[in-house]
Amino acid sequence: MTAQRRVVAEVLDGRHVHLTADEVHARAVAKLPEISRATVYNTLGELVSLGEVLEVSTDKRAKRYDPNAHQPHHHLVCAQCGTIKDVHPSGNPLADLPDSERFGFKVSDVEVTYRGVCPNCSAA
Amino acid sequence: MTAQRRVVAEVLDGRHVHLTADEVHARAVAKLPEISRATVYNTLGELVSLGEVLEVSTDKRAKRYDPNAHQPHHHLVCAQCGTIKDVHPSGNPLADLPDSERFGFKVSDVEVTYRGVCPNCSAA
DNA sequence: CGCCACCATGGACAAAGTCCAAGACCGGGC
DNA sequence: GCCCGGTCTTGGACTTTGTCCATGGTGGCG
Repeated sequence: MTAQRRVVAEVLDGRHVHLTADEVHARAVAKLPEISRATVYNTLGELVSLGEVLEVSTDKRAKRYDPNAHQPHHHLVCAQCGTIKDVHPSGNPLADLPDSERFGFKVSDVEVTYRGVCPNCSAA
Repeated sequence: MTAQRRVVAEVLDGRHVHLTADEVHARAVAKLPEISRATVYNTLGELVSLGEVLEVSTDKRAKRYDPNAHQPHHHLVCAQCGTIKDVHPSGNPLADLPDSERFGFKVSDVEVTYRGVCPNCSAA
């Protein structure tokens, strides 16, 4: 656990938002100016492997990192401003996929993304 | 409707696979060698706006284009080889999102991605 | 004290996509 | 038939996002 990794962990910790790798880097630099992009990417990759952080790809521009890895949840995205909210739908989408639609896959995970327009953007 | 657009539409038409923009470009070039990348991107963008084609982002590397836009469906992705299958779960995930979890959003769409391992990869 | 393994660094590189200025093409009006 | 205006395509430069690699430093251990 080096100084650099601590900083990356601190950036994600607590603030329950969904940062891009670049944003993580920007905030890490604010705390530890000489940290490099490569290190941030390395560390994020390790956190993902450890299951401490989730990679989310709600848009195709950049990966986002979700510190809320320990509770299963899904995402609600504003189509206009890109805001992301965590949501907890009732029901289990995994159960909605009948065997006949599994094509022999071992299905292990589901990712649900709701899209819509947030109050802010629909007001504007 | 120019020659270039016809070619892009032809590439997507019929073959029910999920091509990346680059693959679309490669196949378009085979039919019309002087077509440029910019044109393919433009045309794909228009097809998406028209609702003729869907953008799918199952991995974060590249957008994929799904010609099966007129029938709602979701995707089953192999975590190892990236194969994509269309699936049709029972149930409606939109209905599973209670008002209390909508944060005032106008929710209009849901995208469900199942992840797993395909028979081929799990055999290997 | 010296060595070794690991890690961070920065810069180059790669992939995917966007933007822009210039030219081709097409249809309409004269 | 010819010019005009607009629209589309083109090619290339540029940006963004991410990965790779060689180098150098640091800490622990014998």
